[in-house]
Order: sequence, then structure tokens, then C-alpha cells
Amino acid sequence: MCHPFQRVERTKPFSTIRDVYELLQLARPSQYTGWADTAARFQHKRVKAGHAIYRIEQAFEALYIVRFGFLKMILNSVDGDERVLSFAMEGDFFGLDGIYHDRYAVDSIALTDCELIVIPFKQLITLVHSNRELEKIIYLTISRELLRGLSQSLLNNIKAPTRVARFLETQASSYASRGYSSQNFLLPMSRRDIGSYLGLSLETVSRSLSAMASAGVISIDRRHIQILKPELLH
Amino acid sequence: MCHPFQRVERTKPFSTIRDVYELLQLARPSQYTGWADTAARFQHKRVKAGHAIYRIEQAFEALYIVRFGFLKMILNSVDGDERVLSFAMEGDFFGLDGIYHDRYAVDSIALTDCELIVIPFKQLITLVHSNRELEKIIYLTISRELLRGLSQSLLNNIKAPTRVARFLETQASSYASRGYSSQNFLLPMSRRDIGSYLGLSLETVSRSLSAMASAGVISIDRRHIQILKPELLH
DNA sequence: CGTCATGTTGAATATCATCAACCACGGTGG
DNA sequence: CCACCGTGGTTGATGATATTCAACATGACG
Repeated sequence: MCHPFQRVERTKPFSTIRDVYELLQLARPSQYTGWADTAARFQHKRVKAGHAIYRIEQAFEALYIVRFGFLKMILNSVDGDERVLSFAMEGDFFGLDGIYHDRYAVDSIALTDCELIVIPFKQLITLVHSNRELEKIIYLTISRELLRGLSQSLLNNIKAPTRVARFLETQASSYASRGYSSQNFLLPMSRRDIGSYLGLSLETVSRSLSAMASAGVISIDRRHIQILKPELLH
Repeated sequence: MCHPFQRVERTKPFSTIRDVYELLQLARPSQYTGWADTAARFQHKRVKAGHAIYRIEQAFEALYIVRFGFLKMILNSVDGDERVLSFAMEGDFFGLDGIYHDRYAVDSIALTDCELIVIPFKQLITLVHSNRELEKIIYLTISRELLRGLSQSLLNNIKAPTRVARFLETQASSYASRGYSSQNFLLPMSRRDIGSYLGLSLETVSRSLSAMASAGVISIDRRHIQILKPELLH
């Protein structure tokens, strides 16, 4: 199962810091000098759809950057149902949840086949000590996650159809910022996952999407979304 | 207006790093050596109830630690109503929202008279460079904020009375970890604020509290809460 | 071709928000 | 001192909205 709009990726077994910078989209690598001699190379890791990268309570070792593929971060409650906390796609950072307790705080599950860059935390900290720019980028990345959490909690007490529309907008802009089409994309997660993420039942998500489709704002073919009138989405 | 259970605080105009450590409750200062000669001293700042410490879009200069008093972080929407994103009390850190854009992302409002320790971010970073322990503490503090965001988003799609009960539990344990009574405390914020924070209307909050009171689990006198049966709260 | 997982749609129900009346308290000014 | 008013809080009635239960459709996969 492959994303139809997936860029063709070279699949080298390692990424350099330059690659990491580029993926994080925080800076053009050309802005920084002296990288060629950096010995740091980060292993790649492939994960099949449905498998976990890490599980809750597992010892915290590394952060991950998504090279391609899609993931979800979930928390399983005692009565078996899971809550989706966030999704991750190409260029996204995850694993920060592990820092505080030295154990991961969530499960990270691959929604599709994925390739990840593994960044051992200790190694990262060591690199930070010799590189002020990298330090800055770490702070920026972490605080971006903080803001993402804040903006998500704003979805509370907004009506369901609006919430779903916002979700589509967010997805669209994620694709746009990565060079893919923002009008025509795939939702790699199930309706149930979307509902869990938004705090809605899967039926409500389905209904909201159907309503938008019959209003001519979007067109749906299973998980394939086409946004016909972006201005009306808001 | 003063918290009846407020510890008597010396009100020196400055705090040292040792004080900061102690307040953050991340480590006993005795674990660390070589602090006496640290020149860093952080100014205190007093704010009256109802006033803002910083406003959204204001240039990011400093982080703050609450020495005493209570605050709320809010976001005003276009149509005038405000959303409460978090509360802060003694020992809490805030201002991290400003890192990413170099401008604060929320308004911080004093709920009661407050005293804050002002920690200029640049100065903090400089200190971090000469102190690995402090670096670790920064990462821990930031990632604790991340986890707090995660656990808050779990409140979504849980029923209103449960949500209010959870809120009380959280408040109780906050007081407990600071050495105050966890059975007998004051909610410094209005019902409206609680509702906004939990994504409920103020009436629903009031009803939930009343229900718990008439069930004999808690007793309410305006903003003064007494928890009679902690085990039933869950 | 059957089976399973996923998604859609309908009807009934529960939950929460809204509107509104009312109470308690604190402060103000006569 | 007391009448007045405003804010914050409680409680009730009503209606909107989302959940739940259920039936059915569709595509994927062996």
C-alpha cells in the first residue's frame, strides 16, 4: 500500500545532519557551513504498516524523523479503546514524549510502511554541545510541538463539522508545505482514527465528510480527498 | 485577596539558581555543587490580580516561574470569548509558548496577586552552556509541558462530570505536591474559566460540582473545595 | 465467490449548551 | 446603616447536537 503521490525516495541506509535539517524544514542546509566534516550519520529504520516503532513504557533511546510514510501516536485506555493523540508524516519529528520519564509515554504505530531516521538522544545532545545552530533548532522543534498541542486543544467546544473541516485544512497545508498537492490528497488514517483524534465518533466524521461532499465543497473516494472549494472549507 | 493556605513567603527581590531548582521541584539543590559562586540572580516581578504578565504577539524575552499566586493562559477568539489553555500556580513554569515565533503565543493573566521570577531566555541559554545539569533540567521541564498537553487532550470525549472530577483531582495533587492540603483547597478561578479550560459551559461545571456535593463526595463553599471521599472522585 | 474490515446512512436516545430566573455576596453611595 | 447594583454562582426548562445501535454497502484479499 503506497501513497499515490509519494515522491520517489532514494533509500540510502543513512542520513547526514544536512538531510535532517532539510527534512525538518527549519532551515536551508546551505545556510550552515562546516557540515561536510560532521561525522554524524543516522541510521534508517523501516517499519511495516500496522507495526509499532515504540511502545509506551519502553526505554527512551531515540527520537525519530519520518523520511516517508505515516504514523499515529496513540494511548490505549484500560477498557481497550485507543485515543489518537497525533499523526506524523514526512519530515515530522516524534519521540519527544520519552524525554521526561526516560520512557516513552505513548505508542507509535505505523499507518503505512515507513522509513524513519533514528536519532539517538544522547548523540544528539553531544552534537548540540558543539553546535549552537543545532541547539537553536532543537528548541524550535520542541516548542513547535508545544504550540501544536495548544492549537489542538482549541478544537474543543467547536462544532463537529467545523472540526472535521479544520482537520482537512490542516492536512492540506501539511501536504502543501511538503510540496504535494493540497487539493488532492489521501487521508492515510481510518475514520475511527480521525474521530478519536478529534474527539468525535467515527459516524460523526463520516457524516460531516458526506455533508461537505453533498455541498460540493469536497469530493470523497474512500480515503482520497479532493478539495473543490477551499474557500468554503473555513 | 489572599489564599488562606498560602505559605508565608519571604519576598526577597531576587532568586538564585538554587531557588529556581527548588521551586521547579525537579531536583534537590543539595544534589548539585558549585552553585554558590554562580552569579546568576533573577529579578522578581509582582503583578496584581487581573493584570497581564504578557500579551499575545508581544516580543519573547523571558520565561517565568511562579513564586506565589495563580495565573491562567488564555487565547481570545475573534468574537470576544476567551479560551483557557492552562493554569499556573506556585512552582510552575510558563512563557515557553514564546520560543517558537519569538513572540508569545497566548495571553498570561494573573488570577490573584502574583510574584514571579523573571528568567531572561538568553541568559538561561548562556547558563546552560556552562552547566550540563541545568541543560538536563531545561529539557525535562519542557518535555513535562509536552506531556501535560497530551494528558489534557485525553479529556476529550469523556463525560462532563468525569471531566470535572478529574480536574479536581489534578488540582488536589498539585496542592499536595507543593505541601498544601489536598483535601481542602481553593479554586482560584471562576466557573467560567474552569468550563473554558475543560471545554464545558459554566453551567455544566456548576451542575457537576453540585451533583458531587449532593452525593457527599465533596463539599463546596463558593470557591472553597473540601474533598470528603477522594476514592469516590475517580 | 465468500469473508472481513471499513465506511455510509438512518432512527432513537443521551448529553450538553442555551436561555432564563433567581440567589448570595461585596461594594458603593446616599 | 441600609437600599441599590453588579458579579458570580446555582438551578430549571428546552432544544440542538452528537452518540449509540443497527442495517447495509463496498472494496480488499484470499
